Amino acid sequence: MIDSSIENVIGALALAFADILQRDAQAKAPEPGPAASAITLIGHVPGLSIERLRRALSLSHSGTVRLVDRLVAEGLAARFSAPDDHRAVALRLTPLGETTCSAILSARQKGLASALAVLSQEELQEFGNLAAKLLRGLVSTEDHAYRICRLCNYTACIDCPVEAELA
Amino acid sequence: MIDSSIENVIGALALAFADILQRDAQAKAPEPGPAASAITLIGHVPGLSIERLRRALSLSHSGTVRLVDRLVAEGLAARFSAPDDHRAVALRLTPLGETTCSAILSARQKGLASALAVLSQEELQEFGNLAAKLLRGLVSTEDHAYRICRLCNYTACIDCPVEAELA
DNA sequence: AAAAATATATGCTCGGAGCATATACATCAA
DNA sequence: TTGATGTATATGCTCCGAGCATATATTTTT
Repeated sequence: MIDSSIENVIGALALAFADILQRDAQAKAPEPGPAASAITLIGHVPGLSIERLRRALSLSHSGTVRLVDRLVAEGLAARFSAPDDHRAVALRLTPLGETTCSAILSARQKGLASALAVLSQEELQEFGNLAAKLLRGLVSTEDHAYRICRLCNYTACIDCPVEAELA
Repeated sequence: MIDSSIENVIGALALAFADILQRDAQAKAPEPGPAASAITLIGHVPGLSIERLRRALSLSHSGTVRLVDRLVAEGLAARFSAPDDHRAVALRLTPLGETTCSAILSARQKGLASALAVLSQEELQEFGNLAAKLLRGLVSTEDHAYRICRLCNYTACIDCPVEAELA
């Protein structure tokens, strides 16, 4: 294959996979948009501040505050004051939020797994290795890492290449 | 790597790539959101109807009509009546639209290429082959194919696996 | 102690997106 | 041919998420 064709194919696949991930994740979230990512991020990093969440979601301040308002109103998340910085608001999931988070992650996993099912075990390993290498090349800052991993299932991620690259 | 880790890595990479594609594409588009995809799709398929565009973008009727209204108002696209079906509106790009389309596609290509630069030529080929196999497994309908290829540079796509799978 | 930087909250407004509906054309059945 | 159903487009209305500007609280720096 010619390089330009390869780029097209990889780009198209990335869009298709991202579509699947977001569709499946949003289906279990209380609203479309960044809510699903917000829930899984708070689940991933309990005590996350609104500002860090904002950077991970690439939203404005006010947009993030309003999103958190809605999550709190729906009983999925709770604010509490951060112990180290009294300006900051720390976020955590409620038990209902944890349930929702699990539902989002398992829906996400299911769709992805079925898309990957056409590969043999060896092909999957090879693809995963190359993907990990690409991912390591992409990570820049810690904020960016949170953004990249915004829909990851952290309990299932052994030897996360993003983490490895940052360390 | 464990399968669940591989899935996380691949999912994260897909999101990261999709972010890059959409960021670069939108930077050259007249507005954020689906406008960039709409422009490249119309460029790809001159005479495309609003209904087909709607399905490729996963929008509502009215949302698509308004989007086209805006593109026409900005001088990027034009409506003309479809020769075969007098209900339908056919779309084409204006010369200005063509210029914008090229800018979107080359910006998209540039960002993607730099993300892929960490791979050797052999790795890139291997990754592309596996991506093509995955892509063929994903394509279902023709509408879906348009959606998947919504940001592709069709002039640079030799032996498109999506096309091959549909045929 | 004052000044600058950082984190959050809120009033205001804008604009994209959907719903409901209207109109035009096509297709199929009788 | 005519009438009924389905499909394609257009538009009034409304909702709601997102950003901007601004206010307040806390931390950090000078």
